[in-house]
Amino acid sequence: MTRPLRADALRNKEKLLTVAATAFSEDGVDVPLETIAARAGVGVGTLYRHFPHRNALIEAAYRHEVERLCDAAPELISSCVPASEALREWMHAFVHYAGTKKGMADALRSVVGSDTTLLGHTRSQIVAALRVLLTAGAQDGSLRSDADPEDVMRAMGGVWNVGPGPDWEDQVRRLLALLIDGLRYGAPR
Amino acid sequence: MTRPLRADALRNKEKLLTVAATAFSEDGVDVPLETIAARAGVGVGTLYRHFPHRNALIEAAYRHEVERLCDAAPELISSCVPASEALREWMHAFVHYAGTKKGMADALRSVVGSDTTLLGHTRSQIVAALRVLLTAGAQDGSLRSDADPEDVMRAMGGVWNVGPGPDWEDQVRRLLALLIDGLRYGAPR
DNA sequence: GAGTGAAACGGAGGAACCTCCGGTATCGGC
DNA sequence: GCCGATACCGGAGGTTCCTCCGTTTCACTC
Repeated sequence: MTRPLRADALRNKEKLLTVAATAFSEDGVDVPLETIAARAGVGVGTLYRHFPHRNALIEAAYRHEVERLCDAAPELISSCVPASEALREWMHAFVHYAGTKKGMADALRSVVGSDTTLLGHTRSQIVAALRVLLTAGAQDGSLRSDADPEDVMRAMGGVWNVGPGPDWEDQVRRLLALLIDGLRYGAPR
Repeated sequence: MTRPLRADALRNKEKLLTVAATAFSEDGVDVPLETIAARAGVGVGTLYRHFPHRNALIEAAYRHEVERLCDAAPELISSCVPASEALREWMHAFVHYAGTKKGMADALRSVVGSDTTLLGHTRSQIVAALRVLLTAGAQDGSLRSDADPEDVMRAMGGVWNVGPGPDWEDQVRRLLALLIDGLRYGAPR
């Protein structure tokens, strides 16, 4: 039903992504979208067609990084025991990464919150990674077995809300601990 | 250090609040701030001085409601046992309310996330209500005693992220359940 | 009640957002 | 190689945002 993108459209989309990625890291996420469009040699209209809102663009620009983080989940399971520790480790890496790339947190928030398929790819990757971790936890008994990865993902979303204060890192750690304790509640061990 | 507001400034501020409250509920939270300023017979500059960003205005407009919710916490403790149930009840009311008054969720998100004193009043009220509930829970043994109300508040923030989908209510319930289980983890009973 | 400095006002203006639609390039079929 | 349908492009333009600073008002003193 969705024909492959036309050649010029594809060119433009990739150019936009390249430009956006460098623009975001160099100038912050507040760069006007018009600037990005201009640098990519493209009109704003084109930009907005491919990426309906700012977050869609940010999300797409950082997609690679998110994939990397999600792919790391299986390794963590083998290197950390019990699986609840792997989960903690993974969540922490994830949040930490999002915290450094400021603006990515906003984008991820909208990814997490949306039910649309628009940002579906990244979203489903995150859910998949969580599912792997939760399943491992259920198997080794360190996590309850009735948790829905989608719920966990949304709960993680609360973490983005911590502002960039001084004890940033500690707050995140405590929040994640609370969440993981919730996931341990009623687990076999 | 902060002198009492000058008489005219106070007048304008209250006029703005009145106008904003009705405007938000009648026209939605997307009403241009310029419109609100105009209706209040005031320049935009004045509006922005009193309320640096949209959320500050929304938050202030809904402050009464938040207060009402926070004040209800003590009653809940006496009518619901154990205290963990009172907590669940309170959180649910809170989230539910914010979910209906759309736009309030955004405002509350920023309240929760900010460490500034700008939105300090509402923020500290919420924290206080949570502290009461947590203390009661620690006393009757239904909640762990080492939880920080600030952390809990931030964790609640994750709940705003659920989009307005069909199973909205269920998702919220599950999320809160997860959070509360985290708070019950390691509690005496 | 006139003077004075501090604080608040207002709105013009520049920047960014996002939509809309006439114009144009692309692709598959002939 | 040409053609028509289809999808894409672009940027003008209408909105909204938010800041900046010259002007006005207030509250306090003498």
